[in-house]
Amino acid sequence: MNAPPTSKSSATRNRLLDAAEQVVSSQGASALTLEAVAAEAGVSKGGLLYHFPSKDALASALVRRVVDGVDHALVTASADGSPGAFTRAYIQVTMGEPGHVHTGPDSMSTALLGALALDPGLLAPLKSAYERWQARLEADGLPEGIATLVRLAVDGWWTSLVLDLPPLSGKTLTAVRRTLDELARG
Amino acid sequence: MNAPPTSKSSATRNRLLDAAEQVVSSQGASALTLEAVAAEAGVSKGGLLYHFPSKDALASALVRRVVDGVDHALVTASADGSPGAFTRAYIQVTMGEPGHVHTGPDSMSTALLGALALDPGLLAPLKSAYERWQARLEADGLPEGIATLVRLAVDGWWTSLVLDLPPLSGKTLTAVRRTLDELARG
DNA sequence: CGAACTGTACCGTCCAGACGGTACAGTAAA
DNA sequence: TTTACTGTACCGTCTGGACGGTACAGTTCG
Repeated sequence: MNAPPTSKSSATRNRLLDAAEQVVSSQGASALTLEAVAAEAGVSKGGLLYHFPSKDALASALVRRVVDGVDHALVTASADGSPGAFTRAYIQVTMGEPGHVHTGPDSMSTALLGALALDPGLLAPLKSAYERWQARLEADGLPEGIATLVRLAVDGWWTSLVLDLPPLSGKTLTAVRRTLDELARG
Repeated sequence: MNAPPTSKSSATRNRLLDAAEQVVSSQGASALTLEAVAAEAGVSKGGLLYHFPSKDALASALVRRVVDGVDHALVTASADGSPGAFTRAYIQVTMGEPGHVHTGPDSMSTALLGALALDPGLLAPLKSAYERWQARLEADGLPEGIATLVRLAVDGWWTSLVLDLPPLSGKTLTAVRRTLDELARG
């Protein structure tokens, strides 16, 4: 459907997507204009439109790249099939290593934010991803509701990052992280 | 700071805020224009600008009304000072009654969404509110991290509503809700 | 009482600027 | 020659906001 991803092309393409995320996270979703993205990526507006023929196409690619990335990370992190493995992977992929959690909005957050501001319909790929993830969580061998509870808490965590809410204290954060891991222990 | 709330004025003011929420929730944050809001409220654009001299003022009032509402609900719902009382109030205010939880985006969600899309700076009142809430949660007499875990899960819940992610099954939802209540039991 | 005046609550119009998108000519490299 | 752009010029539309005007309920004052 899109141009074939030759190596140079795909490099610029990714630079453009990176730039879009950068713009959203530093200036807010309403600053996501074609010109701003092109400037941030060091590409002309025409060049941007060569890769993404419309703003929607850009935002849509943003969402798709994020979902694919998380999907891939989840697959590799949950290779071991023991009870709770997928739930633990969900925690780890979103929050990072215990004792070294993310502290700023990641690309997931900002990308989704931009897409959401533009057109809620662009979140369709995310929705179907969540459908898959939720199904796997519920079949993860944990007591009913536990995996979902963990998912919601983790989602609440990155929401807090996106909204740039006051950070949790290190003590609280480690306590939360520990409890989450315990809940996800099969 | 504003005009005295004569009965008619404040009624229209609230209608305008309701309309703004309605626009965001039905057409997305990018559709939040002065004209759209005025039309939805059955008021002329000039009339809208009489109450809110700028778009920022409108969005800011939106956020403030939401925060005040939640704040008030939290105070009344956590009157009893037993351990976990505030945490239980947080659950109840956000998710609603057990067995009758919210299923669509509430005004909190949509209002914040609109503000966020417009200018992240407008979320300042929300941030300071979260600072207060978090402090009270941590001093709620529950084991370390539990109240925060509950908060994050609840936040994740309404995030899921805002993004319109696939709904959880009734079974899962009640299990989650039950576990939350258990965690918040002093 | 009633005329004069005041403040509130709008309405309708207009405009500069921003934005998405198009068109097209040119270029550098593989 | 094709691919992958750059750069410029431009168009139509939408939007925030400014502005002038209107209706009318109160209040003040002679």
